[in-house]
Amino acid sequence: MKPIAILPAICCGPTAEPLSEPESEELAGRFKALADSTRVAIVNRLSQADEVCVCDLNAAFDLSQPTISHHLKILKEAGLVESSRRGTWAYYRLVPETVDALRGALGG
Amino acid sequence: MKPIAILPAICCGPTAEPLSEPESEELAGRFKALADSTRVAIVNRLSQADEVCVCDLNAAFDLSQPTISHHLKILKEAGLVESSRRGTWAYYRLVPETVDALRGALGG
DNA sequence: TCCTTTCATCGACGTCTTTCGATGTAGGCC
DNA sequence: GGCCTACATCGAAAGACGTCGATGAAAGGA
Repeated sequence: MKPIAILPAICCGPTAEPLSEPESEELAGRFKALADSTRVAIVNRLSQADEVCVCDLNAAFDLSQPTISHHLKILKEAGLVESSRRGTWAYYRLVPETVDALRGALGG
Repeated sequence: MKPIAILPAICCGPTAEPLSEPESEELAGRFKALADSTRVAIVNRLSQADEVCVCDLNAAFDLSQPTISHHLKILKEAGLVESSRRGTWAYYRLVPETVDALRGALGG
């Protein structure tokens, strides 16, 4: 899945276009990345700062470190999040374009 | 899950509030309803008409009738869709308030 | 160099999902 | 009543998902 893409509108109103099957799958893939309460909470945290250290996320959730890493990978593969390493630490931040595109799919 | 509710914002920008765990779960539950390409396509179809007969949905997808019924049930439980029976036929339509709320969670 | 810290990956386990055929239910028609 | 159609529900099978402990990789300090 491409990190950033203009997503077709899933709905609403008379301007909605019929979705092709690949388009439906791409949209569903993005929504699937948000279909877990931990990932929703991670996105929420990322939205409150420019970037967040993984160490802070590990401390914030009552889950193992591999589990947090797993969720971050899913968000990254969905293009909702990007990361960079500085020294020993990894920092994650939202990709606003992808979030905007998802919102647009719900009828901007 | 309530059919219609004002969902908290998952993101974006400085106005985002920290989500409680129940709020994260409710949001994730709604997104989960859209985390399947068939359900995305169903919502897309519903958005192009006031209401759609289940028989049309059965004809439109290469899936069994019980499978379509199953997806409609999931969308209904998520509050994204509502239905009514007229005679032998069942008609489904979008619940715009829920869709709007989901969009708002992505940063209205 | 060796050890520690930070994060990612691997392998495994239990659970949830998607899908189907079979069956149940309810309405309309003869 | 008897039958057909439209839709929902049930039960089962296959696959996907979330979670963890163990391990791997890379950076920094003593």
